[in-house]
Order: sequence, then structure tokens, then C-alpha cells
Amino acid sequence: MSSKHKSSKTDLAHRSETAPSRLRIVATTDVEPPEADTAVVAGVTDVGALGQMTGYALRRAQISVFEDFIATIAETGLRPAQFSVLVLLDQTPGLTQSAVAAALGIQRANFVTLINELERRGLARREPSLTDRRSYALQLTDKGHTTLKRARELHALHEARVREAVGAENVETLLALLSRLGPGLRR
Amino acid sequence: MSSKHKSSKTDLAHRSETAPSRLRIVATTDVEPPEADTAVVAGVTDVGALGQMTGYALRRAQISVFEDFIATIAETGLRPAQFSVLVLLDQTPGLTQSAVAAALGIQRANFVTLINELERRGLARREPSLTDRRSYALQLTDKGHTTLKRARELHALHEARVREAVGAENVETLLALLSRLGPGLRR
DNA sequence: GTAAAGTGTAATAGTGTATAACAATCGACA
DNA sequence: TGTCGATTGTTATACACTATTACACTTTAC
Repeated sequence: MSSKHKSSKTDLAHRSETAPSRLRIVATTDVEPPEADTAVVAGVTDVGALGQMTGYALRRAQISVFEDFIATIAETGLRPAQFSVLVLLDQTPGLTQSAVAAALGIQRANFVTLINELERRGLARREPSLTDRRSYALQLTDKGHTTLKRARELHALHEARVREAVGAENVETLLALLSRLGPGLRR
Repeated sequence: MSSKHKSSKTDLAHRSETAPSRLRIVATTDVEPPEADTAVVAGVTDVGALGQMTGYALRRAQISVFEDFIATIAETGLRPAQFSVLVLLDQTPGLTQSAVAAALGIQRANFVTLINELERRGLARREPSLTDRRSYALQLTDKGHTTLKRARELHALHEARVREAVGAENVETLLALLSRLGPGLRR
């Protein structure tokens, strides 16, 4: 699809070739590995070697974090994917369904149901694109903005718990490392 | 991965093996944050603020890593959950279905299908428990062991890619941080 | 102007997970 | 020893998420 999209007010496209700032990771902390050994911890059989496999560790952490996040924003009636769509549309209004889906790694066919629901709840709306009659320009409604605002407050509570669990000084380290695993490992 | 794991007799409960000491995290590395700005990277709209949310970052990383892992062990016909069951049964033979399910965070009702399939493929078997007629003592078959061995080789290739992507010196840091997000954030 | 590509949509299937119910069995204990 | 609550494996079922295919409509490229 065409590159630069809406240049609302936030001037995009100023991607200085050389990364603006390198992030110097210098985390120094004492960490207690939960437990080692092939045994039982709190009545549950230890997963042993599994815990040293990045994939497994990632999955368990992700599930755990999502569990907390979902419970935290439950009052908004939003699920994680819906929340991320609102954040994205708030940041960059006018995106097409395909653009949002691609950015979030969602199949555009599956995105239909998602945006349908957001529209049904009056949180977002499809406006006809002025330049392309095939697509819609997605927008947040006022209700969408207020809901998002509340969701952000709740998300902050959740994020605070995550920071506490992982250690505030280590959060940026974690994010930096995770970003390296972003979409696609070279093969 | 490790070098241990071989003497898979039935001696569980042999504590201490991995240094139960404290893990000193001292990662020092230069990391290029993928890209900043509300813009487009390679034709895809940037997710912006989303990238700073641990949950989102975790999810994307997990999906990416799993994708690679699944593709890598595809030749064994194993899916991640099945692989983890084999690893667990190899490490601790004789576990019951409930024990394995609990250790892996799987609903025991859903584990039935999983072990059924492993048994159907001749990789594991249900032996009658000698002490409890309600449950089974799960075991790997010879075929299960050889399949697991091959899967481990393939997993090593996968893990190597992960290490390269995240930086070999940072892997233990990542694992330590992820373990802190393990099951359940305090609420 | 015609062919190729992109957009939104529906239909469908596959997978993963959660819940409820149930028979068989175990464990505790009066 | 008999009863009752808890546990184990199991089936059935439902829901969320994902992937694939197909299609009409529109845009883009040659």
C-alpha cells in the first residue's frame, strides 16, 4: 500500500537514518530465579528445563501479563486487541482497515468483526475515504475517546504492577530485548 | 540449553544442580530501538505508543518466537504444547495427567486430547498407576524418546536464532526478567 | 481500456481454552 | 466400616482467535 499516510499534525516521515539515540542497556540487579531443580514448588511439578527455553518463558510471561491486563481493563468491556485498535486510531486517525490490521498483525478478514464491534458500541466509526472509495477512514468517536482515556488509566495501573514485578529499572531493558524479537527472526 | 538432562531415571527431587545462587544481571549492550516516531516502517504503520506497553511487546515477541519454533520443529509433527509434554515426561516419568496439565498451565480436560494424540502416535503411553486406580502414570515410549531427541536438536537451532537476535550476552537477563512475570502478578 | 492489484466482506474451518457434568476412585473420619 | 467430600480422567459444549478462500468493487499500471 502507499507509504506515508495521513500527515495529520504529527509530521511523520522524519526518520533520521541513523537512529536518533542508541539505548545503552546497563541493567544491574539481583534476581532470584524462582526455583531450580526437578521438583515440586507449591504443589506443582516444576517444569525444569522448559523454563530455560525462551519460547516457553515468553509464553508463560505473556499469558500472565495478559491475564492481569484483561482483568484490569475489564470494566471498559475492551479486550486487548480492541484496546490496541483504539490506541492506534487515536494516535493516527484516518487509517484504513487494512492499515490497522497490518500494523497489529491481524488478518484483515478478521479485523472486520473487530471494527464492527467497536462501531456497534459507538467507539469508532467508518468514514468514507475521500480519496479511495474502496476503503474507509477509521475514526474514534467521542465515546471512543473517553473510553480510551479510562482504559489508559486502568492500563497504567496494570503497567505499574508489571514494573513492580520486573523491577522498574529493568523495564526498558526488557522492552529493548523484546523489540529485538519483534516480527520475524531471520532464518 | 543445557548439558544436563540425560540421566532421566526416576530420581526426582534431586535438588540443587543449577546454581541456586543469585543471578547478577549486568547486561551491557547497545540496542537500536526499532524505530521511533509515528510513522511508517517498511510500509507498515508504526504502532507507536503500543510498543512501549509490556503486554503488547510481550505478545508480539512471543508470537514471533513461536512462529519460528513451530516452523523449526515442524518435521517432528510436534506442536509446542506437545513438545513441552514430552520434555516434562522425559524429565519426570510417571507423572499423572493432572500433574502434567497443572505444571504446564493446561486445563486437565483439554489435556486429554493432547495425550490422546501423543499416545495415538506412539510417543507416550498411559500406564496404570500402581497406587491410584483413578490415574495413569505417563511414560515416553522409545519412539517418544527418539522423537524428543530430534525435536531437541531442532529446538537448539531455533534457540540459537533467538540468542543471536537478542544477543547471546542478554539471554539470561531476558530469562530472568521473564521469570519475574511468571504465573500471576500480585494484585 | 484492459489487466493486475488492493479493499472490505462473508463463509468456513481449525485451534486453543474455559466450564460443567459425570462415573470411578481415593481419603478422611465418625 | 460406612459415608461423604475431594480428586482423576473424561465427554460435551461453547467461545475466542486465527487462517484461507472467494467475491464484488475500486484503483492502479501499462
